[in-house]
Amino acid sequence: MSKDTEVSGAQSAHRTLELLRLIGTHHSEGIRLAQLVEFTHLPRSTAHRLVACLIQEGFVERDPNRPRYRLGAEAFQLGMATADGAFLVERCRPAMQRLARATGDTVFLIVRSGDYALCLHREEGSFPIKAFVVDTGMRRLLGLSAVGIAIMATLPAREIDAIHARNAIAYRDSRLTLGTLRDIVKFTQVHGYSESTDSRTRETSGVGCAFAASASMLLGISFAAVNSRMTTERKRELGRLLLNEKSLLEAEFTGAGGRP
Amino acid sequence: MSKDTEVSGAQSAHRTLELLRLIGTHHSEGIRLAQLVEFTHLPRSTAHRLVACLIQEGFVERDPNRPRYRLGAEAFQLGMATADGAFLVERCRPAMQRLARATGDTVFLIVRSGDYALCLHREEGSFPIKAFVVDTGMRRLLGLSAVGIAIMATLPAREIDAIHARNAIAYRDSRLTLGTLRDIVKFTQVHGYSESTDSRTRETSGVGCAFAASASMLLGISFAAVNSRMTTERKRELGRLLLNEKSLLEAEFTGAGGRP
DNA sequence: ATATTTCGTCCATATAGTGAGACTATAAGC
DNA sequence: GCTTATAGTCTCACTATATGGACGAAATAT
Repeated sequence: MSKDTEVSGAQSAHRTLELLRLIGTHHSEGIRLAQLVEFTHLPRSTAHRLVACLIQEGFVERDPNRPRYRLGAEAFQLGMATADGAFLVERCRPAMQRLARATGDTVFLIVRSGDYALCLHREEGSFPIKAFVVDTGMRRLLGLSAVGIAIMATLPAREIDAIHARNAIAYRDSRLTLGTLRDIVKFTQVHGYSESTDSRTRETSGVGCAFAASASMLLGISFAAVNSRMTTERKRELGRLLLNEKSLLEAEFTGAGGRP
Repeated sequence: MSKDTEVSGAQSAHRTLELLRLIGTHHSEGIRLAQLVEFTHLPRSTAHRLVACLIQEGFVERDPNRPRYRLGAEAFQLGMATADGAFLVERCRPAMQRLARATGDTVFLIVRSGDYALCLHREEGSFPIKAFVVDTGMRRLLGLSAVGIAIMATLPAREIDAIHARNAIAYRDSRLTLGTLRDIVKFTQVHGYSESTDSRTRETSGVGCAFAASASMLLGISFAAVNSRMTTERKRELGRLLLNEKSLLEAEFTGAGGRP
């Protein structure tokens, strides 16, 4: 239930994994030893020793030219092994099926991947007009879909700004100014769920929410349907259903992992 | 140059990562504590403690019903960060460009992903008739392409059989019997490179090779071209070029990772 | 259901990891 | 090119961590 309850007798394992995660979250730019020390509060010599081990094991590599660390081949292999996210789908499917059955609409499972939202799974509803807004395996820029907004709403303000800046062109094409983005993010933070209409696929609307499934993973679930099914009233109802399942999933992810 | 030179003062980091890698290579079926002990030769209690830490950190999870371990959310996140394999492409591109320039044909960078070969990058040759047999991001079953064969040729015989068995239907559709597969694998093991013709895209042929880029990663590079450019003579020449670059890459991957 | 294997947990003790600091080598800034 | 700031290396007293045997609790097998 708490964050800093370490498994006793595994200090260096804990530290090693902490470093690995940290290097992972800075993979694209690379991270320096000084920053690792700053974030982990480890003594420099210890951080360096552990990073040396991570390198030797192939999980991390050093930029050939400059002292920057990033993930290596073994980390990539872990990704290959889990690439389809089947273990996530497995856990979330019951909730998704409940939602799809209760509403008749299509339900999506989304994971944050950098500046993008990646669709891991789609659970069809029974309503004959299906809104297959995204397909399993597709990526969409954060903020351009209901879940994309919900995911952003969990991030600190300066990160939202950074994402908007990095993808300025794409947002301009979608006519999404930083101001508007901040507004819809605000709405999401207040209500707990996000709404979007016509953000990409015409004639469809979405309702989504997001939550932290682990220290560095943001998951989202959302509904999509044709506009005619998405009255203000109904969107509120769908939001309520999402929030309910979200809290169940949140508990399962943070609580579980382990012990019988 | 040696395999068991540990970074001094990082025994448990080393062990933790060894366990993580091992759990990763058995992600789909899940792995038991006893097997972890068997492979790592760690004392049971130590292995158990380290796995508990991996679980607590979210890199590993325990099957809710049975005592089997598999990768968890944090491992998945490492994969997200490295998903495009840009760091691999970056390293291999010089070699790929040399090959493409020298021959005019298209060169592919492939990584093994379970029973599949995943294309990470494609370097175009100058010859006007391009053979874009696969696209970046596409997966093809091992054994059904030149690199796919080359990758299999690096695996132990029983694993080849297992892959053939697991994908019996697909191989039947491609009219590839276990006997034929063994033969072309044998050819590859003898010559160091593999050849394939018409295995999927009509009128094209390929020449490929594969090597271990880290403890658990197999990389492949290959040529593809229209049959008219692929005489027996020329395939031999392309194979020779591949083997040359392969040894350079092998050295870079196993040697590097670190120290200035 | 019962037997048998494996898992998860607990210790006292031997062992391996830690961290401070001093120093050199290597990048980054000017 | 020179200067300053990091990164990388070493050593050693101190201490956190690994060990392995034993036991109850689960999980499989019979």
